[in-house]
Amino acid sequence: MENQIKELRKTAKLSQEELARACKVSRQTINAIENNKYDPTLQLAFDIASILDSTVDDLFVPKM
Amino acid sequence: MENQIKELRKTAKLSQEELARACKVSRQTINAIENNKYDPTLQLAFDIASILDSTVDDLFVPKM
DNA sequence: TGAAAATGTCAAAAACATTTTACATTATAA
DNA sequence: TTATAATGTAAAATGTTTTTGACATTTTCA
Repeated sequence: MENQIKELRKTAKLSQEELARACKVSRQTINAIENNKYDPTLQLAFDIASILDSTVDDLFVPKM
Repeated sequence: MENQIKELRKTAKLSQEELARACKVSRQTINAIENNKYDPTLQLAFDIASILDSTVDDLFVPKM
């Protein structure tokens, strides 16, 4: 599943570390998700969307 | 995390088994998610939302 | 250029999601 | 009432996400 995290994070002028801290996950988790190593849990998806002032449906592009 | 799956599923007149088959997961998975035993993966959340003609953001109510 | 910040990556372990099988309970309808 | 469908639940096994710690590479900027 693709996502727009990197783009929105840069727009928000946050580093991976800052976004991670805001979501209470590790920097490596944010990095892995941005680079499509795996998908976040649903709760984390909501947390990231909220911090980036977006929505889960806008931030993630599911596989059809 | 709460969700509205049971309500929308009934509106769509689907059994847990039918929804499960449409999502390609087991009936127990749908049952567990409806009863808040655990949250679905992000991909499954999108699949359920799509089949129930809804969105992830409408179907799930994240913990704040 | 060179130092510091940011990002990428790996491995092992912990935490969480899903499946399968099986059985119990509840709801529906003939 | 009785059969059937639907739902709830549990344990064990498997697969996926996240953490931590560590180190390498790339980017930024003074």
